Amino acid sequence: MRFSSLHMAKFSRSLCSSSSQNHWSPQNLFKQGFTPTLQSINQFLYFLLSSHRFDLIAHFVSQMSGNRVQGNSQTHSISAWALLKLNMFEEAERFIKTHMPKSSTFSKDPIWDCLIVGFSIHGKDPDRAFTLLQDSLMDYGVLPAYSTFRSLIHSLSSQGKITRALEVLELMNDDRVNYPYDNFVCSSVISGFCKIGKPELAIEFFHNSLNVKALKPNLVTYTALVTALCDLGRVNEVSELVCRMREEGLVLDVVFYSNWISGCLREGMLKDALQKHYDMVKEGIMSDAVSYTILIDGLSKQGSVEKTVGFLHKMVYTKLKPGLVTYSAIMLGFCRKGKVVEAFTVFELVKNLGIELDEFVYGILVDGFCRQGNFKLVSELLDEMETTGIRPSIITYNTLINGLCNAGRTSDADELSKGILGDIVTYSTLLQGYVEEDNVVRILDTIQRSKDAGISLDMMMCNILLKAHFMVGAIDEAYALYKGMQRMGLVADSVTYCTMIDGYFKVDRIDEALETFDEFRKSPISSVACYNCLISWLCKKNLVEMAMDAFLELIEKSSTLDAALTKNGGVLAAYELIMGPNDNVQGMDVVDYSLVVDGLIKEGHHIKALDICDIAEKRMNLRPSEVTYSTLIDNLCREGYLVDAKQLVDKMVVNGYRISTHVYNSLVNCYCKTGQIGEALKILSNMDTERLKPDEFTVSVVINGYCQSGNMEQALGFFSECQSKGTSPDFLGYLLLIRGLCTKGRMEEARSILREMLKSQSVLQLLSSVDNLSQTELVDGFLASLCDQGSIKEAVMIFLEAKSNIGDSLWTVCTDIEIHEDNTNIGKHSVQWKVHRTKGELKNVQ
DNA sequence: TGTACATAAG
Repeated sequence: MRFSSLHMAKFSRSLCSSSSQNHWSPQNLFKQGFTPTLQSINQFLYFLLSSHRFDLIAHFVSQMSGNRVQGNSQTHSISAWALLKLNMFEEAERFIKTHMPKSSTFSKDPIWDCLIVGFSIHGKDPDRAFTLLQDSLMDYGVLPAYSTFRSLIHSLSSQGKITRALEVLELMNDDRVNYPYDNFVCSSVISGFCKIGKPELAIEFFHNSLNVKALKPNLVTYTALVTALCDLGRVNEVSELVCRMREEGLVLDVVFYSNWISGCLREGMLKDALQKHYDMVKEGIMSDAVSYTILIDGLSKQGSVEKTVGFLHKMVYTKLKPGLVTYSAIMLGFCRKGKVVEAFTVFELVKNLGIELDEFVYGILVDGFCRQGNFKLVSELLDEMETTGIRPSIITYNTLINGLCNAGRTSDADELSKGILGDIVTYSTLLQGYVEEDNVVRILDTIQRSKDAGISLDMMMCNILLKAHFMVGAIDEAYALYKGMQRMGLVADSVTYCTMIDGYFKVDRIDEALETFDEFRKSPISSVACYNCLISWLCKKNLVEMAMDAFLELIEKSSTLDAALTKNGGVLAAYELIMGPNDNVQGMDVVDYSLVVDGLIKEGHHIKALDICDIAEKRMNLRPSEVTYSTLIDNLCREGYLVDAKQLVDKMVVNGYRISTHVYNSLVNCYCKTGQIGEALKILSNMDTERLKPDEFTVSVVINGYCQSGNMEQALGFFSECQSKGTSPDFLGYLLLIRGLCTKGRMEEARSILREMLKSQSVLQLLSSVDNLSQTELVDGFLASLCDQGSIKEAVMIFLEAKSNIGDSLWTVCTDIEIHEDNTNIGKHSVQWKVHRTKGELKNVQ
């Protein structure tokens, strides 16, 4: 008999609703007098296939074979498809291999494509997929589709299985296959190389693609290339690349920019990163959640978590959802600043949002609480992980081990490590812990343990081992390891050299130390730390002349001495040298002195900086530059050394320098802050006689002085006096005045000052450039000092009234203000603010 | 269609 389609539909309906599947098993069909032909069975199976009842097909087919009903190739094909659709890849493979004929003629068969892609993507087993690809080509005469090759290369690359991916490429190149090579493949492989930490190979691969395969790279390939460049710290080369891309007519997108920005951030180039972000926005490219997360992560790591919350607001405002990664980055930022309570608040917020947690989040908190020595909470977190079913990996264990070591509990960490399978980080951390503790026995023990565990050394481990060897007095072993590094393909870095030099000096083997230093000089590594290590030891050993030589060489070598001096105590070494008993510092000129002075100022050694100025003048008759003087005066004022600052101003006059407004401002500011407005006004009249006009800053600090002492009348008077002379306060000056009026309840006047402010060119410029994020630091500075002075809710309220002409920029400012005020209440506030913002009910914000 | 974001050790 033949199934009519009506019959079929009825039959099928009963299948779906029937309580017992046995009604339609072949057994029952036979019992009920059905003797379906193979053709009708196939038709039925095909019907099931097209109505997506794959489970029924599988069941039916197994019943068929149970009843010895043989299918034909069509039956098999349908069965195989059903298994594939059910993601039963193993079964599908077996089925296909037993039922499909082998052949040597090349033809296409989508079922193989589906199987291969199934394993490589859904089954997450691209290795198996690769084997199948080979089988299909070699044994079954099936040529999988181009897209199958590509998707296999992609999943192999994304798992870092580059060798395999390249094998697939080879196959694509095979005469019988001869598929083209394109950007899809190229970008995947480049990113694969980066994933396994071989960006240099990624770049080589890229150039090969261009030269050998004549590939014309597109945006995605270039984006992958940028990752490789940034991984190598070569972010500076990206601009040039971008020029080339633009010449080729390519238009950048958010992913490209994100990559670039991420590279800048990793190199510590915060300003550049923010500038790129601004450029991107200006080009009309919308930020997405990932690009914001990259910025947030970068800011967090630079120690500016507070600013990240501004970006969070911005994300929410632009309807982007911060994800777990975003919040993790913020938590990390708080933890790094020791603000674990804030980090924990964010953690709770994430939980409340119903976001599923992962090991990362816990790892960050574990690290944070370890650093606080709060191991009770750490253990609670670990318990929580267990109950949530998140298994700690070696990374979390290492975090904990590191935490214990840093807390001086290395032996506890050691115990913990014995219960897990340690990796290279585990052992280097433990070793480092024992080195810190000077524990020779345990150092030797740990070295042995890591050897037994078959840990192969990397550079970090070597550096720690070197230190450990020196510590236990195994100098020759240290030397042997140092020499052996090259054989292991490990290149000594600055830490290696410092460790060797330091170690040799400690045991008084000065010749060897100098020899190592010589090797360092011949190496391509430039490290100020090594110089400083040597210099400070030479000083300690009373080899001052040699130290001076080294110091002069350092100055000569460093293109930017000031960068050189500010790191690793170099500036203090310079100070000691200059102030030392010998006066053989002829090599230094006025620029060098200024750099040392600036370095000392930057590190907060103001009095030492003064010393250097003095000695330079006395010994060499060298005078600091005007900039050096000004900076020093400014910093002395900031630190409250008003007398020294004034003396220095006098000295400037004696030395024939004209005193600039900037220098006067430093003094005025200092007087105002310490409540000596009378003195400040004297400076003002001084300025007047010298025909120096007060600037925005001058006006602002004087207003601040009056406000602080509650003298609103005089503040207002001074304000209008300056206004009439054509000088307005700056942004902060206005805000301080407004705030002062608000706290006195003089809202009407506050509002009129606000209206004045919104007419001020410089304020408008500042506000409109808030989106230009390199400016936010400036605004942040204002806001931070504002908030230092107490509640500013009133100012914020008035601000919000003025929404119309500033728009989004204002929004950013306001949220920033809020953040500065209270950054622990992120969740609660942001929701409130958002609601008011969207309803346009800005006036009602409480 | 591929490309971008988070935890540990010197």
